[in-house]
Amino acid sequence: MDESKLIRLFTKTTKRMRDVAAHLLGPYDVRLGQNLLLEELWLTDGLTPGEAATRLGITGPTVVRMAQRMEETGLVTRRRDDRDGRLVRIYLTDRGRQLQEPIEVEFQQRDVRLLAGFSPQERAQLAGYLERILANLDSYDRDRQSTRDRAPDAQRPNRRMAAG
Amino acid sequence: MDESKLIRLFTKTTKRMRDVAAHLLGPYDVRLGQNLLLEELWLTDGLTPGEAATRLGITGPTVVRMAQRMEETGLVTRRRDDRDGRLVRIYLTDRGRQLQEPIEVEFQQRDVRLLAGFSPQERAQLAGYLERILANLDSYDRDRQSTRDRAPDAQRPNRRMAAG
DNA sequence: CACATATCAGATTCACTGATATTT
DNA sequence: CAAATATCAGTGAATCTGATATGT
Repeated sequence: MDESKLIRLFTKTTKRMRDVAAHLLGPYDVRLGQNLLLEELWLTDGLTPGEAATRLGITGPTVVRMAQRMEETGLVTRRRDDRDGRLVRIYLTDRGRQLQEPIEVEFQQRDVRLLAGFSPQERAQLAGYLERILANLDSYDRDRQSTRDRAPDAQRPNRRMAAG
Repeated sequence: MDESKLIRLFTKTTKRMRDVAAHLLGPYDVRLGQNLLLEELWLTDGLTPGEAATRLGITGPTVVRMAQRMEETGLVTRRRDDRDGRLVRIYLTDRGRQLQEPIEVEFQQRDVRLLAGFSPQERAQLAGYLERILANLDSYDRDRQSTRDRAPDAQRPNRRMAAG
């Protein structure tokens, strides 16, 4: 099969998954990117915006904004770090914490549905393919970066913030 | 492998692909969703907003807006249909048409890189997996729709416009 | 003073829903 | 008049880049 067609298939699958996810999250007043930040906080409460940005692969300001909106909807609170006054830490509220279970259940159910009919071997194979694509993407990125003369991004503070 | 982990892997791969695509398109002044509309027009010039919306799986107003922006950047023009005055048709400009080749080449190169090391058999297998996920998504959607009492969407005009 | 970090300001874009206008 | 279609208005959110403020 031709590469482009395969990737287009990939993209289409992706969009459909996103749409489903948006509908699952809607009733909880959680927006599409926000679930990802929530997931990071469920793993590690009290992340700084910089840390979260690095983990999510987005910029610092994007996390700041998102966290502000999520503070308004009561999902998180933000507090200055006691030891290092430059840092802010994002903490789950009770509501944010309590959402973990139902949201994970919903997603789990969705995922089971999505992969219905896949044998363990097939799952492992699919996972392997994805890992390989990801690895290819990494080498692709590296090539593109070293191609760009003087990669002006490298040590700029906002552009992919370095984690604290 | 656990379903959720697999899906998370999927999501991550997706995001990386999107980022790459955005960087490829940037130099041509084409935004991320716009390439999809362009692709449809390269196939079928003169689509109406409604037709495009159906094909892309987005709402009519979203297409209208996007087409307006693309008109400003000189990618398309829009003209009322002669026979049916309710319709508008979106046509590629010369520039929009000329972009087909370079953009397709860039994407083609990217796709080759992404799938480097995949044998024809593996590609076919991956494609098959994606088709199966897509099919699972379809049945999932159908379930969710029939679950929602009185699915208020069904015959509303904007919400997933019916193609002309 | 330099560096790190967060935040603000400003701009685009996508995408949705709910009117409204126009044509058939 | 009803149906189809496009469009407008308004909203919310994700992102980005480029300042700016503050603390170490």
